[in-house]
Amino acid sequence: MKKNILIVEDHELTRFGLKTTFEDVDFVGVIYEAASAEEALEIFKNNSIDIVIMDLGLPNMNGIDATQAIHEINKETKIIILTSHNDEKEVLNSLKAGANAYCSKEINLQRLVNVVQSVADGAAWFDPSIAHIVLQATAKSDVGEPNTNYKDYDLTAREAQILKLMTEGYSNMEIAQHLVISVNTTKAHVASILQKLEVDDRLQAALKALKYKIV
Amino acid sequence: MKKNILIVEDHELTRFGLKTTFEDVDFVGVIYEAASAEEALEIFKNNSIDIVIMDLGLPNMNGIDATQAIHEINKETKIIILTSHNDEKEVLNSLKAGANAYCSKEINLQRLVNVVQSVADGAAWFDPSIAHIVLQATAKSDVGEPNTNYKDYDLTAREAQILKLMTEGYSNMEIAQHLVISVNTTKAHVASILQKLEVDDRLQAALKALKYKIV
DNA sequence: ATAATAATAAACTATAAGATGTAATTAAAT
DNA sequence: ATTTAATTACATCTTATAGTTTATTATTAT
Repeated sequence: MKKNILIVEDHELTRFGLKTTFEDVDFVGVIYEAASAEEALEIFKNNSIDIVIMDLGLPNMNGIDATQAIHEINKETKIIILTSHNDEKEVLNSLKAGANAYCSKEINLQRLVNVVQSVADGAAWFDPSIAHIVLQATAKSDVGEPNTNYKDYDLTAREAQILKLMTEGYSNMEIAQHLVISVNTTKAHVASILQKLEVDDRLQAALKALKYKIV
Repeated sequence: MKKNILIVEDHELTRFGLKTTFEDVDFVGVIYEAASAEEALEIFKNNSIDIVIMDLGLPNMNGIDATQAIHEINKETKIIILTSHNDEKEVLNSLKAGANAYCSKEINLQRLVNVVQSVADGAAWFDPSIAHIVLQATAKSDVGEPNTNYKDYDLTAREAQILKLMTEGYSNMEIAQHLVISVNTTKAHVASILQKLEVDDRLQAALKALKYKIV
């Protein structure tokens, strides 16, 4: 199964280097070249392309927008960012846009070929210069902790409902109107919530609710 | 610069296969072997190890805990998870624990060698079977929006400081004590904060501060 | 110098919040 | 069928907590 590659890179020299590198690789089929994002989209729409190697610093439409556009057309296409930019924002925005790998231009060519091949198979790869950004971002991702860590404070349905509204910043009056009950009732519920959550006031209740993903 | 590798794997067969694979690789120095997490930690503490290849399904202490323990001892050590588990929780918890790469045991040996080498250089690599988990997690990561999207409400340093304390659920009295100023002063600052954030009360202020990552 | 901004504070007000007790309604248990 | 417990609901009360306003001093910029 040969893979067709689209190289998006405005500098002819680099483009030529890339093309030459991949020409001799056995898993590579047709190699397309684009010097701008616009050209890349045109080529992408009219050909069957498996892998895109994308520079970020392009004239007019930038590489991140191009990545997003391509990703929206075909989510199966693997997009490899190849750039010298390496700040956190660029990296994460690329990934948000749909990139599967992020390479520095300093990369060794043989390694680049390996990366392209494994990314074509579905892997994700991140350059040493930015790997920490990705690792930190995933480490921060909130899986496993939603609620499970702490007790769920057996609130009644109504209490949970009111707590939810509290986390949205509503006053007792507003909550009462929302639920079409008296303010007094709302207050009673709130009092009960405060007790159950073992906090002093509604602010702390709301914060705790958000922190532990109650509601 | 040769790299020393520690293989942590309870099945002798797999361990032997790994060892044999890496024995002939030129960037590899000494290869250590452990059949359990406990043994691995023992070896790790007493030797200079650059790369750990870690199985997740170990007896007693599991691979994730072992990863965490090793990472805490030396954050420079690169840890490659090699496993057949591939559910989201395992993957993300591994990365939280400090892993740098995640491989399936179905991986082609030559590719594994490439992965180990590039991870040794600082790269991050994720197997096709779980790459989407990592990519989604990073895509969700909230970078780019912290503050930048919205105005930063030019709070003064003091105001920001007080807002921070508000987001931790402190009352005006408590804030005053913390900062060793009068409650009245605190109130004045709070009033100013409410105005600048265009909200009605401290609850809303705290919520907004958290949402937009002010403070 | 002068103006503007920030930090501090006191006095004032009020209302919104929270505490407490109780009644009506529903569900579970015997 | 009857009791018990739990949930929802409401009113009254009190106060202290929050927020407003105005003012003084200190710092910084023009």
